[in-house]
Amino acid sequence: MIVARLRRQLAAKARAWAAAEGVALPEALAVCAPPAHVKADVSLPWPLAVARTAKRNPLDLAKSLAVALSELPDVASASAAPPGFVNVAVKDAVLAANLKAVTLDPAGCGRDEEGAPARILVEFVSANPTGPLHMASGRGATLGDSLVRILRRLGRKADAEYYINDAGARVVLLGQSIKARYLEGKSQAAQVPEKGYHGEYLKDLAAAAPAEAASWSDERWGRYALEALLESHRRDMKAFEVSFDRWFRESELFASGAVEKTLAFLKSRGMVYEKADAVWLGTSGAEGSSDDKDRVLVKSDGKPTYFLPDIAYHLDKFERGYDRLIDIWGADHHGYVPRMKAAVAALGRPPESFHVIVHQLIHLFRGKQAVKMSKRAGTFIPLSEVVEEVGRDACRFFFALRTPDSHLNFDLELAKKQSSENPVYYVQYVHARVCAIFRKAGEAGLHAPGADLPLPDARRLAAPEERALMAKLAWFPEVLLDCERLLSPHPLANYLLELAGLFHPFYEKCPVVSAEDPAQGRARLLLCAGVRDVIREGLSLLGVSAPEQM
RNA sequence: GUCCCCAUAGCUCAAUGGAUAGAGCGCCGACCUUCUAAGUCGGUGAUGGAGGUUCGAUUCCUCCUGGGGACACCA
Repeated sequence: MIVARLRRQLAAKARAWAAAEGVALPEALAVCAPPAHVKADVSLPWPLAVARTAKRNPLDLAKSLAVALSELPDVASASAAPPGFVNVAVKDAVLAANLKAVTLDPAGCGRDEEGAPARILVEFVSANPTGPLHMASGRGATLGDSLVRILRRLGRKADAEYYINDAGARVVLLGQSIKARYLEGKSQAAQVPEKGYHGEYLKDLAAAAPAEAASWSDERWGRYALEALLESHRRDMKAFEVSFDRWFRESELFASGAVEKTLAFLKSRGMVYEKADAVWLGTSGAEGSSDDKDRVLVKSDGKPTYFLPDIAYHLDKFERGYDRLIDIWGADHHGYVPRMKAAVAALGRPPESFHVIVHQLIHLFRGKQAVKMSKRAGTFIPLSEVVEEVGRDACRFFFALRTPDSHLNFDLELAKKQSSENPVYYVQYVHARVCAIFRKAGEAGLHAPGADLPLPDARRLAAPEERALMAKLAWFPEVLLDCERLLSPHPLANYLLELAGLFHPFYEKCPVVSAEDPAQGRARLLLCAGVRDVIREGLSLLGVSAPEQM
């Protein structure tokens, strides 16, 4: 909260200053973190931004701006630095007061928006129910679930949804595959179709089929396998602490007539034409279209492609009142992005209301040995197996640390062997240590559990280790806004790592329970409470536990 | 062939166009009579190559090299 308030103060003052100086500040005024060697809380490159057009010396402008900013109530000092930065230090008392409210007030954290808040729908995982969830789904699940939690924490209206492809030819193919496994199990001649699903998991499912399965049709077999696999997806997601507001079935779109309605709607908009007995979506020539060729909606055999129900699904999302659609896809689907964007435009919806986060795939290793993930070849490593091996906390934190764009290497042996060295423990350990301090403080009579801690004199928290911690805590809400801006939880995970890194030196040098006097101890206890609350809150947003003892 | 993503320390990865590029692990050397040594302190060490835009480029643009992925009337 403190940084947002400070930024508003700085921006307002700077604009007044710019008007007086006769220089033009840009619309967006970015605040950046100062480099390690500069003793300040925020750095402003604003004079550099205006120096050129104003034909003024940037350092002179910085000096002038620094004088103006020094007058602000929250500012302890503002000074110019070459080539034209203004470094601003916040008053210690402001940082200390922030300790009473480190975990933000969501209402106050929103940007200055007007009108009703947008309703956001985040769709993720949406894996085909033709096999168990694998690692890539775990990454998508981490990104999506954490993003939804963060958006909600910021007061946004965000929902999570899982789309189930339970219609079409794949069900029959799945049925043929499992039926072959079933017959194999009965020592009868059978062959899984070449393009079918060859994974071992179908053997287990076939063996578990009821007695009447002997007379099942291919499609009946397919539905049986699909529902069983879908149930495993639900179990995996639950074990991964990932929850969805709705599991949406593709078959609903056919049953309700939404698919046909969508096609009729596109026709009415003049976006559709027929060629060679097929029905095409004519987006390639459309203005601003993102796709370079037209795509088939209905094949010449009269059956819809997968594309048409997908469009119907996205139209349904809009019609349910969502203003902003965020889809999270694996990189293997990136080629589909221009097509879907073109479809959204064809529906007459603003292109910017639809956003796809494409996350790169995970390269799985066992030691130096690469493990190829292939759902159809049956050699992939299921998510559930990895979660069992390395734990949910380590898994989610590891995925959350990386930008969606990174191609991350995940070495199963290393993750297992060195699990105690995983960064997540580094963060959790701080939480456990703080909790230990509170237990000791209770035993020593310094602080009764649950009692309110008084706001201390800022001079009580003036040691470098204390001040660095207070300043870091003040950035927590900004980090959540970074996550929203980048649509990724990775700034939060990295922030928690940095916060943990600042706690340990404090712990070494600033005794709490055995402080010089009780007032000093209670001041540090308040700082500890801030650290505890931010870590607990931050880890919770990442779906990671915060143990009180380790 | 076309398109997307990536290339940063020995390894895994950070860094809204900003200053002396940060962490963790590893390695070398110190720290447990004091709230958890799963820790701290010190040392080590990096932007693939060539141009361009900019006051300023890890970041933006072009080309090259290397790696991953996608290019159906498949789902």
